[in-house]
Amino acid sequence: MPTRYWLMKCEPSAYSIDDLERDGTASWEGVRNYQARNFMRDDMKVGDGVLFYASNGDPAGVTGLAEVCREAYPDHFAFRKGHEYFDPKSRKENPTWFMVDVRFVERFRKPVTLADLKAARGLEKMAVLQKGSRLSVQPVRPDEWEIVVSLGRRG
DNA sequence: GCCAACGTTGGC
DNA sequence: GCCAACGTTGGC
Repeated sequence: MPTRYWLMKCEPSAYSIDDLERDGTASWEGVRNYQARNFMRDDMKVGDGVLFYASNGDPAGVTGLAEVCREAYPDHFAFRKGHEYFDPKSRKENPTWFMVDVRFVERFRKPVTLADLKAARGLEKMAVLQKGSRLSVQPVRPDEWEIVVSLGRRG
């Protein structure tokens, strides 16, 4: 199975690429969307590439790269009553929500902004650019990955 | 802060 | 199973 690529969104006020660079690794808890969960639980493998996307950023865009370093395990924050990620539907015996861990790889010198992505040839079909797309975990095609990485490493 | 687009919930 | 109401996301 060749390496797969993903885009994962996070608001920079919650967690940024700088935080990930400082911490080295991070758990990706709090995903509460079934499609996004399925990608994490069923498809993400150790070593997969991750475009770290700052949503609601200033501006929004890809700020760097990470890689999956631990495959899906139950999001235990869902069990914690009173926690912002608590979900009474999720049981320890049969968890609803899962998370992965990611490791810092690279911080882009300049973020690849949404405008950059929209302007780039070859990214027209990228999920994050589709109208109304809100998925916080999305697959990325290898050719899209190459384009975004080369944009991130430019000048 | 606004608001459009989306996902989920719940009454029927 | 339908669909209106509601809450959330995320660009601007």
